[in-house]
Amino acid sequence: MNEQDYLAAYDPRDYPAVAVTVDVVALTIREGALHLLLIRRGAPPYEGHWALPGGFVRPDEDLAAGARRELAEETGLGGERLRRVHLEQLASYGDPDRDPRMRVVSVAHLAFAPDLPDPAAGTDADEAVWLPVTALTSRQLAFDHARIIDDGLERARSKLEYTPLATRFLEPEFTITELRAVYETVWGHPLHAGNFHRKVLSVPGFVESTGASTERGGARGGPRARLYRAGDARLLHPALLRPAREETVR
Amino acid sequence: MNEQDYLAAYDPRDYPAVAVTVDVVALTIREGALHLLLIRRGAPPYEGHWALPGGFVRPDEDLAAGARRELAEETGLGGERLRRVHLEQLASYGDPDRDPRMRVVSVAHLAFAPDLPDPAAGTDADEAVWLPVTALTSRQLAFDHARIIDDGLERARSKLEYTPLATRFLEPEFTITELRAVYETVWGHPLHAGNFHRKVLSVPGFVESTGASTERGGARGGPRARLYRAGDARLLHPALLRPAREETVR
DNA sequence: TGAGAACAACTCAAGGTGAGAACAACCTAG
DNA sequence: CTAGGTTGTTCTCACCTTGAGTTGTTCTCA
Repeated sequence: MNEQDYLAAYDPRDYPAVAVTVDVVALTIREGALHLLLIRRGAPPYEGHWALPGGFVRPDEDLAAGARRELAEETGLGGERLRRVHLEQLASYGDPDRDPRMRVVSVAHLAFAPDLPDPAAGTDADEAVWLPVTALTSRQLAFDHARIIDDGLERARSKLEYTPLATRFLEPEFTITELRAVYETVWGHPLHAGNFHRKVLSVPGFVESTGASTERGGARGGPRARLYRAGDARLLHPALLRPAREETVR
Repeated sequence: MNEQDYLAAYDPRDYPAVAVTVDVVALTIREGALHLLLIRRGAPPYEGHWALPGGFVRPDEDLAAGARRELAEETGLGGERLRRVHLEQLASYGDPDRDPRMRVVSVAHLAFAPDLPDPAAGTDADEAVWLPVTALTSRQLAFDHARIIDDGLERARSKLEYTPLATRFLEPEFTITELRAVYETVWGHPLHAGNFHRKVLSVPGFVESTGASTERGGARGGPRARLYRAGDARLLHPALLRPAREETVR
């Protein structure tokens, strides 16, 4: 039987129910470490575990809108600041037993945000917090969220290579050093400052100069850094490749 | 309200129904052109239009299994040949009005197959055929399938850059020239034969020599080509970048 | 048997990258 | 106020990869 036959004979009331949710892997950088927005579950299953923010898709919204709404609800964010958050679809997860209660297909999304105020606990009874990704073991996470987070992190690392999305972790104006710190944090190892500088300025459309400089030098000295804003490129050509991982044969 | 509240209060019978389907963008190369597996719809909506093979996810199967089942049903393929087809998740499509009948969230998949026999029209009443991708206008396609196909093609082009998946369009043993033809077909422009040869052999784990050669030279002459099989790399380092696209500013 | 085609190897110039050094602007400690 | 350390930015240089073209050999077809 194929789609059209199914649909022709379909009655929602007697078909096995499938729920569709959107979950969000929201990343930000705080104090030099990559953080992740998580919610502590207050009810079974997985009571007391951490879970990704998410919920049902509503009848009138598309998947991206649902994800943005969930993000807004959990961060208390709105308006211009919410609009500056990068949001993209990550992947869908639909193992039959990923949720013990019923069949749930989750469409996971990935978000990059600049450093945000702590989630307002006002709207929701949830405890929503930004946690360093290194502080998590998969045992503390609900459902298959550990796997979703792993996929999100790998996607984030890879996106920094060939898109200018690293700028989405920063304020609209930033220095090259701040941009380098984003790469170092997400990739997890230091980069050569001089080469990074040369590369960023040589890729067309990655950043554009504002003409201005920072008010002060660095906290421990050094000259004032020039300020840049994101350019109009959507893809980096040539890409900024991360150093070759160790050659593990699988 | 969040996920756990929703689920706690959830009764499948009174929640607005959402259907989850899997669709497959299956690509192969025939006669030097990229072909796509499509089904002609025999009933409204979009009667007479072309649609991707797909259907409902069954209660006991995960998303990838559903996609593979749909592919098997439409191609009449099974066993070893089916196992050699590369299948990966592409993206999910869930605009509220993408299907006029009801809310349908489709989890699209992408498949790379070697040249296969024509779909057996036996199992199904459908007319399932391989069509050249260039022969299609979006007007002839049902639902949002034109967009799904576009996304699939772009994903395929990009996957050839940094994975060895081009080999999945070929038989287990192939020549470098056949491999180059895959790249030229998917990317849509000719490559420098000498440089391609050098590059493929220099990337570790891309191909490995079988020691054998073809029985005959090319159809119009030339020496016998050496035969290779896919290596064990899952990622190409360094990648095989496609020539820079024209620098269009968006 | 000769012409044309295709595989495989080579050469060479141009450009990108990794590593290190130079230098000036700036902060803090004393 | 100054010395010493820190940081942003620019250079240099060796190395590697790439694009483009050439050469030599093997093969099919007419």
